[in-house]
Amino acid sequence: MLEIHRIREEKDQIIEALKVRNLDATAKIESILDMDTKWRSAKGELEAIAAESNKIAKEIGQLFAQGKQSEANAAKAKTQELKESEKELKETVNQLADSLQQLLYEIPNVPDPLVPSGKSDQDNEEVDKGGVIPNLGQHAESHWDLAKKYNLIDFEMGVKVTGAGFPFFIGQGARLQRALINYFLDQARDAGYTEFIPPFVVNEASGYGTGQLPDKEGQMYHCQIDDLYLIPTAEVPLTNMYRDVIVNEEDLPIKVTGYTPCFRREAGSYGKDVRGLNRLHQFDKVEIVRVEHPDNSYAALDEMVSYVKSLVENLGLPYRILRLCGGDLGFTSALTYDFEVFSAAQEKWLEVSSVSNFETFQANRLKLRFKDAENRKNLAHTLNGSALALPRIMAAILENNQTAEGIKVPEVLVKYTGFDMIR
RNA sequence: GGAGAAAUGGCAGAGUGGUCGAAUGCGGCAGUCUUGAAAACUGUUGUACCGCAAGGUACCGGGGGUUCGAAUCCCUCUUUCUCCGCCA
Repeated sequence: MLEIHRIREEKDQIIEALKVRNLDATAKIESILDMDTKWRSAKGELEAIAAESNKIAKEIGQLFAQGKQSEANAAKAKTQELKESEKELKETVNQLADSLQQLLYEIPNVPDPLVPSGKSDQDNEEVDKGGVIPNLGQHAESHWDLAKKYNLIDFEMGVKVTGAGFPFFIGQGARLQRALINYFLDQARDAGYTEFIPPFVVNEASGYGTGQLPDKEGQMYHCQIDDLYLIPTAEVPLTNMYRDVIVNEEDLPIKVTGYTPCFRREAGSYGKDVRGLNRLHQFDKVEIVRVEHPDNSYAALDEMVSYVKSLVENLGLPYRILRLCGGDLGFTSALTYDFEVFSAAQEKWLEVSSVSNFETFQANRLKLRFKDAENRKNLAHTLNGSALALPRIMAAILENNQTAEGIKVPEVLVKYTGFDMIR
């Protein structure tokens, strides 16, 4: 959520910057400012009336104390009218505040100047790439065929027990998955991130805090009886730890990591993109989250990008790094880098990580602030990144590393799997 | 799940209808004293919003209500503790 002060002061720049998202926010911004003006003036009136009736109430108290009953009762009658208009005005003020809040929720984050314009993922800007795409020859098998051949993943069993998009991992498949989790967590720890195992369900306030609500209502699984949401990413619980928190400046940066399963309804996704491991309703991910000083957040973003790069390089996967264009940029993000790995049998690039700087957009909703040297409270910056999302990594490993003898396990994982070849 | 108790400022802890944004203690900050430190003493010390300012408003777990007036009374929700039941 953008800060209302900022909208007041930088209206034109914000409207201009939002055009990179192919969004003309002029009307919305205007009505926000209009609503804001009305709200402030109504609130001013309300407070004047409240001040008046507070004053009278105090006087009545004194009159009673002095035993002047009749005068006190006369004063009481005087407040009737005030009470009426106070009630009415309060209603108006609350309504204006609600509408203002609703409108503010609808404005996405202002893109960083680096964000290229563009309509879709076609227009994302490749900023880096590495690794070697293997030449598999004509007998290359897709990961879903390999998963069946080596009995690593059972998609049909998942359909039977739960539904499409909830596979079972089996034997060496399950162990490879667990190895990846442990490898990613150990790497994150070595990079200075503190490990957490957070709750896998969150309340509504947390959904609002990181911006999944109200924007992505319907993409999360919702347990209605308890009004709790299954997390779509560890970002939600990890970042919401800092909701309503004021940290000391010297405690920054805060660097945390956590492994969680992630649950996504993926309403509206059909077709070939959902084949095999490409898109699941439940998947595993290790996430890294940072709370940063505003002066430092872009350096932190770069650091996170090079950290994630080291992971895909260590796994020996061909990758490319994309700077998301305005059309593809997430609602809450100011600047996002996506990582894709090449899955050589499908001959497709698969997104495995998304690293973003949210600047104060989340912090404003979270009321996450830091206290500076002058004891002033300022909104902090939040960032997060996948490091990494597992299923597509597994897909790429299975496909790219297939040989006539079996599937080669990446060297860095061998000490975690306990085997170097899937046969 | 059942019965009971509780939730107050950074912490502890008073406050059961009026001058309470809230006693007191601890902690924090500033000063006096001291070669320095400690101790002692003095002062100061919540947050948010509106306003150029003066000032005003709101906040005693959340929401609603009664009242001229609520930390205090009523309703409701949440959380914590104690006991009982159930359970990995």
